[in-house]
Amino acid sequence: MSDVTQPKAADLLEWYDRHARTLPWRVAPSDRQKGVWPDPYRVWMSEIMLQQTTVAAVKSYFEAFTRRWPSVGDLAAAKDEDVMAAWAGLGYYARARNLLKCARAVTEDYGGHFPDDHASLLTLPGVGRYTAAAVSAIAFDHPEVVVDGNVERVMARLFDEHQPLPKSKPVLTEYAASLTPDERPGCYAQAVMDLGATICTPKNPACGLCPWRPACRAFANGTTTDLPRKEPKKRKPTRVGTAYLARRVDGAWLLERRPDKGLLGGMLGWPGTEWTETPPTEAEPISAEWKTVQAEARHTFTHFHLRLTVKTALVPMDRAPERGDFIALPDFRPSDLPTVMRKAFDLAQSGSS
DNA sequence: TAGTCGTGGTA
DNA sequence: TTACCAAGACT
Repeated sequence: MSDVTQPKAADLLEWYDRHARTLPWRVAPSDRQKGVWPDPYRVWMSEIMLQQTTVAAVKSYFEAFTRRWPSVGDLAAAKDEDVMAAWAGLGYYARARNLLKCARAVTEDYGGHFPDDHASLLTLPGVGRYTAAAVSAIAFDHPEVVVDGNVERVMARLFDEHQPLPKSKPVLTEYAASLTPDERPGCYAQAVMDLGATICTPKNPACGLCPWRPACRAFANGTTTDLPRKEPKKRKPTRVGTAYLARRVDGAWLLERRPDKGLLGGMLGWPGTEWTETPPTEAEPISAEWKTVQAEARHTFTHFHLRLTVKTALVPMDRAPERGDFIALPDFRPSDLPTVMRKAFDLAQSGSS
């Protein structure tokens, strides 16, 4: 057991002032110290998008959303289907449904101004403990204890905590609380997360560049890459299903809005069978001469693999579907579909040319 | 509490 | 190919 120094928030803030990443939703630390503050709407939007999602994936969506809906009032007035289409491809679609609910709650219950305290933020749809703390700290500079996956990893290593997640979350939160400063808590919150994202990474951490290396017990003990420990994950089962892609002779596509709850809730998709581990019963949405595309669409969700059979048909104008609605070609953009549905579309295009 | 809920990058 | 992982929330 080697000697370590005491970790100080000031050491991390000094590092952050020199190395803070430039991000579309971030106000640079130098500007914050000049009194420039971020728009809480943009901070909230970024935090929702960043839930379980990488910065690289979020950037273009954040730009598109804030350009199209510059204020929370603009977003509150948006049509549900426009927001869902704009979110397509980003995943975890409950976030998009809650994004709208939250924008409307802030507009109607708070006069279009986000509340600044943790308790009020926590009541908003889609805002949990982490996001409430992050918005309160980053947008309003309140000294909240912000604990995300990055902070958990940094704390586990800094204090050489070997109890596996999620059981260790309370003690890791205590460590995080013990370090959270009263000065510049907003910058500090972003600094710990930046440290986790760029230095104290899950694999191959750059300990040589870490401002907290002298204080890091895992580094001193050589256990860095073993931490944080996690409970083993269950293997994903494979499910199978069929998607039916019907094209009318005028070019319109037969699509169906999925129910709000459940997988891909609220999103547009192809009518199809259930997705089950044993082959499901056929569910043709319209009477037609169906042809099976040779290859299948493969996609992996959070808790299962999917092998999707794609069937296509060309149907005449006068035939009514049993499920779904025909969407005219000018109104159909494959980019409005969740990725698995877009994969099925791409396969049909290449497989039936 | 443990399961549900996406996607793309990476080793 | 496979598994892991990313600024979690909800039930």
